[in-house]
Amino acid sequence: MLAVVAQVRDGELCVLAWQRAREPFSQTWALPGGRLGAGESADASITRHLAAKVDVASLSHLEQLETRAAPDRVPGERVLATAYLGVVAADVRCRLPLDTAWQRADALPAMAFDHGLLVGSGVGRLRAKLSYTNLGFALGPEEFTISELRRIYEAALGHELDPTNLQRVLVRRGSIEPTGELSPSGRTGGRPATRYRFSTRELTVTDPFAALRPPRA
Amino acid sequence: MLAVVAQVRDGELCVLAWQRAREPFSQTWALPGGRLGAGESADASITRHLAAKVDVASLSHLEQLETRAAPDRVPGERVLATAYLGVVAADVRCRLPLDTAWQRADALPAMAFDHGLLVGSGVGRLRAKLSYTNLGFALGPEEFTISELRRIYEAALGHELDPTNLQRVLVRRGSIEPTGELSPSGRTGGRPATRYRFSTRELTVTDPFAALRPPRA
DNA sequence: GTAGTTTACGACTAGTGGTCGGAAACCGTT
DNA sequence: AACGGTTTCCGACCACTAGTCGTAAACTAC
Repeated sequence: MLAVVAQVRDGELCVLAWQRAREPFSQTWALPGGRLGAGESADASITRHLAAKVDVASLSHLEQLETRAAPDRVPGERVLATAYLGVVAADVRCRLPLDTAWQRADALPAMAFDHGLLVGSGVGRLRAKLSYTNLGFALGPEEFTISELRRIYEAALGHELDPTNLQRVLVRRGSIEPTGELSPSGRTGGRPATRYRFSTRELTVTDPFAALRPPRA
Repeated sequence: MLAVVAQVRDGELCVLAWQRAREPFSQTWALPGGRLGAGESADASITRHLAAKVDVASLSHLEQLETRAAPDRVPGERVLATAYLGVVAADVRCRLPLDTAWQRADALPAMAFDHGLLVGSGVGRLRAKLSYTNLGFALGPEEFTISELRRIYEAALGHELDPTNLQRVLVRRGSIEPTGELSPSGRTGGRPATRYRFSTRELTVTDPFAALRPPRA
């Protein structure tokens, strides 16, 4: 049981990892996780192991990613790994153990075992779901302005976005809605931004995979 | 290790299953599969177990689906299940063991364990990927007319499709291309249909999740 | 007030999917 | 050979969505 826990921090997409002190892969970085306990479901197990690293209540989303079972993924021993993808909102500051740190997803240090591959598929899943679901609610704070949300999306997706289009697309899909309040303009001046929130914090598919729908009949 | 193997047969989406002779769940239907062998990768294991039921060469696609680990999913024993999704082309007729049969996905018999749930997520994955990838190549024969492909897609998706739109969408995405030959018109008459093939039999994402692309810059 | 900054929003363009109808190409019958 | 019936092909049109740009609005600092 392993987890790729992602958070946008200071405009960078980061992943939670801890530094191994013992062989094998001493000094390299590993994903949080541990063994499945007897009588424990997969979800309960990954939640329990994550609680050792972060406050589990701060996880705004958790879903299963993939299972890796290559015989040699752990030297000398047969270990299956079922990986999860976790997401922490950008405004949460977690207390971390000393051996644990956030690592930039696009500049990973040397990773233990096949954990680098798992980070890759976790980041891929996150980016894909940002595009066709309302998963953004898990990355962003409760309330936000379009500019703030845009910076979070840009960090997570790894490329720039047009604010007009982002706002229009998310509103049209019903993902976000204005709270009715305005954000106080910062010290730099400028028109105050309207504050938005995600309409729901349940994961839903918002892009109906355009092509090949049934005819209206 | 379990597999949801899907095939369109006679205009119906079907799934491979075998009937249990022993308790628990005697007489109910189960997915093909078996235990992971020592020193065996997950892919190798599912391939080996499927070989006992069908000719593995006839599988045109195989991908991992999900892992279920609920403690009570198998009574009296702790068994993890990593499920795969397999696809067999519509024109392949497999030899099956006596206890094994194709079951209609939309009219499943009583299923053992949590296998009914697994079929559900396998069918869901298949339908989603038909819409945004070129996965159709795995369901259809090497060459086909648009009408034939449409019947296969309709059976797999569970709803009707417009032939014009199907042809245009798949051609525009580069998924299919005409072979240059015509299909002899059947005994009913009618204009001969142009034959198509899938341009590639590698799984690729063809719908770029329209929204939130990077600006052209 | 003026300059500077940031956000909001309308307008235009391009691309994609849904739908329809007519033309094309074939069969069988007369 | 001409005709109706059938099937496929394909252009035309509409609707909707996303990408882009320019301008107006609303604020701060001087």
